[in-house]
Amino acid sequence: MTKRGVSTAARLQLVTGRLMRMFRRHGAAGLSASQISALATIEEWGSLRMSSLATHESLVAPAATRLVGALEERGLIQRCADPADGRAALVSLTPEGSATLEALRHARVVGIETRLATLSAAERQVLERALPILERLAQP
Amino acid sequence: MTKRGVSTAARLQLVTGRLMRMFRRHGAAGLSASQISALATIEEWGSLRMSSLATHESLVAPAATRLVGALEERGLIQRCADPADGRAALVSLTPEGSATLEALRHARVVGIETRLATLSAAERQVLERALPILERLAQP
DNA sequence: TATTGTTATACTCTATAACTATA
DNA sequence: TATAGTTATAGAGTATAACAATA
Repeated sequence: MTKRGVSTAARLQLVTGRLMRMFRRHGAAGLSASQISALATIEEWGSLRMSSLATHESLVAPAATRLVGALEERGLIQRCADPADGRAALVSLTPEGSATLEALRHARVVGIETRLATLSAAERQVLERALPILERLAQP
Repeated sequence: MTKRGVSTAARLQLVTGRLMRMFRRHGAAGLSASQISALATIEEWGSLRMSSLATHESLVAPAATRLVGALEERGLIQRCADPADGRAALVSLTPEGSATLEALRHARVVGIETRLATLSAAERQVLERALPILERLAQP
């Protein structure tokens, strides 16, 4: 509790939504936020099952199917049969996917970069300390 | 630049998307994130024009119209003609809207509260210091 | 029978374009 | 003519339900 007795959780939810809409407006051409996020998760794990991807992305199975389908069509990821379980599919990045992700990490996020530049060094430091915490909160 | 040379902006975008999807899953019954966010903005300003609301919520005019329409149907906000300009409409909270918002601020956010509880005091402090910065970044 | 993933369908949110009314 | 807002339409993203294949 800090501001007007408003809970941290409530403020976090509000600011998350607003940042999300901002990112959408100045969106990265070509790939949606969900698609980029999925690519990042797949890269992190190397190769993982559809169900794991769904969990990590806070998605339901059919949504993961669709997301992966779109990324596969673009040649950014590939689906392989899991040798250990005939029902399961394993997804992994293609070299193109890996390169795309790396490029995005540097070229992206036009609108927000400008705003970040207006922060003081101290504020920026606070933000960078908070990022790992946020990332942990966002984990499944 | 901190983690693997990845820009703060890129990490912020990723984590924002993931938190957003998490919030949606354990969503607050009844009102969407956008609706709650709009209510909060309207409360902050007391009364404002559709166009201002759209700007502050990073929305385009028709999206604001729809959002306001939904909130009006529920009796949470009201639309009045701007006495100074016959074209403009002013939106403001009804007592119901005000009460709903206040209730949400405390009752909401089931999933994330649990996670926040797992943070150390120091981590929580970093997060609370970062919130105002994030809120500033999310401003129009 | 339980689990993994897909297909079918519907809903929400948001955008662009065209329109109405007032300035 | 320019501005504020609405209506009409389209697209992206995600959910639930029903299904197929494998364990």
